[in-house]
Amino acid sequence: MNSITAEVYILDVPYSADNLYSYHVPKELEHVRKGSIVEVPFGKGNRRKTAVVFSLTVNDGSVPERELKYLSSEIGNGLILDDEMLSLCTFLKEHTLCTFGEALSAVVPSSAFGKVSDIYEVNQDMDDGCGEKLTARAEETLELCRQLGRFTKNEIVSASGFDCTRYIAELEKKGYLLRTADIKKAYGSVTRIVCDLAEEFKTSGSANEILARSEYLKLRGKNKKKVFEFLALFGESSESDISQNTGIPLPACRSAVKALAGEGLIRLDYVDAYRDKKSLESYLVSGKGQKSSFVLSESQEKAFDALLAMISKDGPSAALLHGVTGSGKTNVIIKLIEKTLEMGRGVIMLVPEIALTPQTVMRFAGVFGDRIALIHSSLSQGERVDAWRRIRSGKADVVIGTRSAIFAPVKNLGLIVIDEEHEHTYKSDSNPKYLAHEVASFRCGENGASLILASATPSVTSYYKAKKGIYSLVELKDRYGEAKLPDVVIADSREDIAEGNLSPNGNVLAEKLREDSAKGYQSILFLNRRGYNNFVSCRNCLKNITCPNCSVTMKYHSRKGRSPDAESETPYLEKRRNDGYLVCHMCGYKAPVPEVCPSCGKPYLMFMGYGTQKAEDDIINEFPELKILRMDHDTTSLKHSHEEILTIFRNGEANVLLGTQMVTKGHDFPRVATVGVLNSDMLLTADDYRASERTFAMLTQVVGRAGRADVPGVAVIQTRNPENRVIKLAAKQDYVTFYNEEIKLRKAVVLPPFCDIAVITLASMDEKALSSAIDRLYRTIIIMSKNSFSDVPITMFGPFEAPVYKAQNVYRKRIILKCRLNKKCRQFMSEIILDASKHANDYKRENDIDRGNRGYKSRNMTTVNASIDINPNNI
DNA sequence: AGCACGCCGACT
DNA sequence: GTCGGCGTGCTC
Repeated sequence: MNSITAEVYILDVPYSADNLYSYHVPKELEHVRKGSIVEVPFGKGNRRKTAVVFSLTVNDGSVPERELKYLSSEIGNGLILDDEMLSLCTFLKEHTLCTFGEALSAVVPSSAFGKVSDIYEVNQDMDDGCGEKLTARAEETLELCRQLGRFTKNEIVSASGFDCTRYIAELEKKGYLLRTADIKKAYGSVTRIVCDLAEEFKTSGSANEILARSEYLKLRGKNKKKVFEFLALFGESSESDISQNTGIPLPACRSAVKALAGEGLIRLDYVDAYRDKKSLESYLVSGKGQKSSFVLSESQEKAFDALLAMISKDGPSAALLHGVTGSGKTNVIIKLIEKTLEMGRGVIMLVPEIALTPQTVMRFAGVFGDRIALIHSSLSQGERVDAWRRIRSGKADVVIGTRSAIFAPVKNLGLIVIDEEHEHTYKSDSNPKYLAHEVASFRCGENGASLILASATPSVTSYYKAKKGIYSLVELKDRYGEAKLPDVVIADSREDIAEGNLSPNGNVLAEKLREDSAKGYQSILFLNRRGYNNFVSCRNCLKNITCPNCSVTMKYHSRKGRSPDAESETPYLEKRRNDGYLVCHMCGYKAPVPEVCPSCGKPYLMFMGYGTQKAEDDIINEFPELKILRMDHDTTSLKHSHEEILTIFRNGEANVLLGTQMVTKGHDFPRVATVGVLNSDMLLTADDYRASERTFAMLTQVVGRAGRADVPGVAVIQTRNPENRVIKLAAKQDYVTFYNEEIKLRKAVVLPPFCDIAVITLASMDEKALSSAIDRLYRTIIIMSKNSFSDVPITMFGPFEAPVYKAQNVYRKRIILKCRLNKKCRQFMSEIILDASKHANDYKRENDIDRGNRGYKSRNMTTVNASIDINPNNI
């Protein structure tokens, strides 16, 4: 008799167990196919697991049958993964060293099919007396089970406070507990609650004054007091932020917040967590007025012809479209997409961030209408599945989206465009840690499609590939229409300092701001750092105040509506204490400014470095007549969206738009004359080898913001290094010279594109366990590279502490490998990561001392976690 | 990673 | 007897 065997990948297993497993296909499941989602029993306890059928084989009896378990059921809601999805998962697993399940979570929206897990229930038939007798602990566990009703293993473990797993097993065996299947469903939209003190308190002065009022003193309930206190100290906050900082669990926090609101002491705002999302419909409406037909300029026409020739050929191909800022790359791309659609093929167009490029999306919406599907991180699970289904069914054949849209199941894929291809957002930094370009190449190969990378400042790696002939290079050298490159002034901020001008905007820029407002123009200021002061330093012991959970300095943030630098009778430190507080940008920990230095006890605290809040404060103090809009993480994360702020600015309701990265993205403001970079030195000091590349791209982009329409534009770059090559070349927008110099450097010291870089990180809450584990790993890598991988050339660096050694109380050390990626090398990396996770906790065995009263869960404290990132964003 | 299983010492 | 800590090895 013939029988069928299914080879499956099981979701939710660790990398070390992520293999193909074989199961018998029972008669009633003979309809399962390659790509079906199934439930399987797994492990000694036959836990329910979700799995994907990767292949099916028919045994004709010639091979002796193995003892196999049987598939339990099919659970995919009819979903069957097609061959391309499966091969994409395999590709990701091999190239980024993630599990098949992690890969699948990127390729298919997680809520497209249900996932099973075990859930326990008390067996009602086992009423008192009839079962076997139980020990005290087992009785206690059973009692807990009765209280919980239906629960997962995790729920009861965290509710019990002791290791109840062994009793759960016992209770199940004796029949007191039943184990059933639970199929998780997708969840819908989310609203967040933003809290703030009621108006009457906000006018009543400093935090101390508020906390001296009777309303607070009379408050009953510990949590309510804590929440009120937190809001008095730190101002407007989201519920989760309050919960995290006060240590009150979220549900308890929620009821405290509700109670306070009921008493009228605080005010609540219900905010859509995805408010940065504009629906496709609204883009379609606002895109209606857009011209769908336009004429290409002569140089655009040339680029178009070259690219059209490429996409018209059979088989995969790739090109780099290098066009200076304002050259109208988008026009060329739109025409190419039209041509691709005419050929009956689908298109994926990647953009760095939808919320920041609404105008680009609007143009596409105007031309392609409802053939478009939008994919980005602010979609709810439901919307994501809807978009995914529309694409899969062929109803949408132009996909516009951020990184994850590269997996869109477009039918008959013919063209992939990656716009602003140098942007770092195209590399994922959580599993699967893929680079969109690589996935794009793979998909183009599979589908015989074309890839176009577009940028004014290509990444050095991409340009190198173009030079090498791996991509064809297409250039657009002229600015479109009448637009001219703006004049660029490099302002030496040392001169301002010499004159005693210590404000973030120097004399040159101050003059420009005045001019612009006088002429009715607008200005944009870019400063790549948020907060007020970057760190707080003690003049006596020279130490900086750092976060208790992370090894980074605490940033000083001003409170809403306060001006720490305004003239005042109040002494410096006291004014700072009243007007602001400290925040850790790593973990979100907040604290009031201490009265004295925490390490030496002297009251000589100095507030150093500046961010967008201080720049705003300084400009307000210097130019009270100007209306300033600040756009950074702090102004956009609570209640306001990027879109709101941009609209206000576009409507001319402010003179100056000041902010971080987000002000530099591709929006056109016709009235903007001056664009200023407040401190470009900050960009240069990044410790990554791509610092120059990023600075060049950043500055070029900012400069390109100026002088787009009929307003004469000027860009001012403030720096203490006016002679710096990168700054000078960016001012001239001379990419090619920049590239030529940079590639020489890269070659000389062997950096990408002349090698690949793998970063292996070990993390643990226990510093000693971490050190021991990383030293062991270091020795293992040496041994492996001498023996089974002697043919894989690598250079090892480290072990080092990670750039931020401690983050949220977890210490991290890393080893960096320079290598050349190929199959054997990836296999080596895989062995390394397997070995690292297998032996990561050997320290406990070697060093079996100090086993004091660490108590239950001590395991989690010493456990070491291993991960790998190939060619990561930050080194 | 879970998980089962089994050993050991402590407590009573 | 019980209880809980800890090591070991496996997952079709």
